[in-house]
Amino acid sequence: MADSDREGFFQRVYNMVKQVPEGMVATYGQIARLVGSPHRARYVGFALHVNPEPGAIPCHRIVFADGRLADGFAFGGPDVQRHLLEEEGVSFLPDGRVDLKECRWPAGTE
DNA sequence: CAAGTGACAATAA
DNA sequence: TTTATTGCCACTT
Repeated sequence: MADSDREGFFQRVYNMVKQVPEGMVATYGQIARLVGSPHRARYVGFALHVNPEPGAIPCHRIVFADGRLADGFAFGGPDVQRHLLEEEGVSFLPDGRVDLKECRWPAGTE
């Protein structure tokens, strides 16, 4: 496994996203920060865009820093993504945003 | 080798 | 408050 993270920044992002439990969401910036650099947020999303392991990589659990869903992609529409998150138990605000204050995965200590 | 690109984030107006 | 612009850094061509 140590060899796996040598594949690149992408593999590292995938590894993080896979660790996100159901019913929780992580932000691009948060993932970027966890992998070691807070400024690679753009590339975090790009990693999911490649999505080499569909099903194993819950892209729908990754949202904007505001809790907003991806506006231009969202594998079918933010509408679908919201549905998937609700299915997992993620809370949503009336604004259409994820309840980051409750469902944010890197909950403080991590 | 150099330039371009990209599911964002933060700051300015 | 929302919209526009800039910066960021790995990866592609």
